[in-house]
Amino acid sequence: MKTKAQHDEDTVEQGPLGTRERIVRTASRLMQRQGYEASGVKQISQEAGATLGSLYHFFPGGKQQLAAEAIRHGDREFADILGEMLDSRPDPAGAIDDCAVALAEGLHASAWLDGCPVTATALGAAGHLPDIQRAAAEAFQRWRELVYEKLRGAGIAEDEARELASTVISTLEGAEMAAQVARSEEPLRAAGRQLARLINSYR
Amino acid sequence: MKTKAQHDEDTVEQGPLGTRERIVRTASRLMQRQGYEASGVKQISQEAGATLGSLYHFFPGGKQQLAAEAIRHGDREFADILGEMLDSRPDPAGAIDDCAVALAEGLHASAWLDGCPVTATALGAAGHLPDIQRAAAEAFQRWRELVYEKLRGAGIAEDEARELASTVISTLEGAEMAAQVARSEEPLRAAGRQLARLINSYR
DNA sequence: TACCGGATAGAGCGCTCGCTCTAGAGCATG
DNA sequence: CATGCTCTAGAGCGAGCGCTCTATCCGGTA
Repeated sequence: MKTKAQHDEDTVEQGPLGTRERIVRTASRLMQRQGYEASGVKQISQEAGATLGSLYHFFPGGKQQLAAEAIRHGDREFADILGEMLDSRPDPAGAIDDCAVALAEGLHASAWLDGCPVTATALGAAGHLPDIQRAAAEAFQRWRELVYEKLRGAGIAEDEARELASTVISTLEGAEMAAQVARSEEPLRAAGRQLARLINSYR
Repeated sequence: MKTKAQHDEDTVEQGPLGTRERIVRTASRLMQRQGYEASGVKQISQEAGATLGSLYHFFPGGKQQLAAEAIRHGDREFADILGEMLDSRPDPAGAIDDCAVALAEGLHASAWLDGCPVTATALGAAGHLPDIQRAAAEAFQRWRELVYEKLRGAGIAEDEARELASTVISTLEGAEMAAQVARSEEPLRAAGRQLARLINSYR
């Protein structure tokens, strides 16, 4: 039998994280790539270096609870990146374009596997798993608000900024999906340039 | 035992369509709502009023082949609608806005269940089922070309029209997903207005 | 030392999955 | 009627699903 410390040393990938965190991250990554239905709890626990017992200890709500937490993890992850990119330049148009390029390069680097962590999980479950849908809706809302604040800070009026921020997020999501399916950076790069043009038309 | 004719009379829903066509349409609708993995071949055959034997007779390639044909069906379906809407008005900006509003109303009318028929099927399978991914990529490409021709007809230059058409499709896809998750027409309506503004900025 | 609760471990439950296989129905030919 | 072909019919296969359950390990406390 392994001690806890020995066990942690064996799971090379994710460092000194706790079991619960490893499970959430693994679930998020797997569902991002395969969707909700195709990601089994046994696969998740194995790749996380945990066991089924641990998984159900930390997530008594089962796969559904785990998926909701995985979405919230992806939400925070992308919100951090988006926030950083928006802060790195003063003009919102350039920042959004940078963001699209970064998404394109990241997607390409993952061999077109890692699309939006929320989309793939949420789409298959949107109709009949309310917890998961709610978590996804909250993620989109948070991202919209980040863009909204940036646009407001650049002097765009409330109503226009709200609608524009919503469209920026929708376009990035759609373009990421298009890029993934087409296995090409071009849809995302085009979207970035067009969004920049659209934003600049308000100034 | 039922004769073929008697059997066709019993399947109320889809009229006098052949078995193969009923299976494709049912598969397309189910995968649109539930995704690829969550739609079982038994469920598809039952709801289509067919049997497993019939399904595997017409689709010896199994679920994968069926999914690819379902995507192509959804492709044609949406391409027809898109083509009609683009033809119904001279100005591309207004036509795209109309299209977004129509998508929003259709999505709402289906109780937020019927999103893009291609997206849900393709996303879960994009990584490891090449046939399905290819069919989805071809669908997006066809839709882009429809928009491209409309923009070209309105006098927009080649390079600009290509990038703009790509962004229009990406934005509509992303906004439809956002609307579905948020259970609100607003993301699609906002996207329609912003796309119209973007298109008009080229004239 | 003995004990306790958090965490780990995995065998096994009932069920459904995609798919195969054999049998037969219906219909156009001679 | 006999033959051959397309299509229908559904029982059943092995595998995997989400989840439950009992047994055990471990560090901290008394």
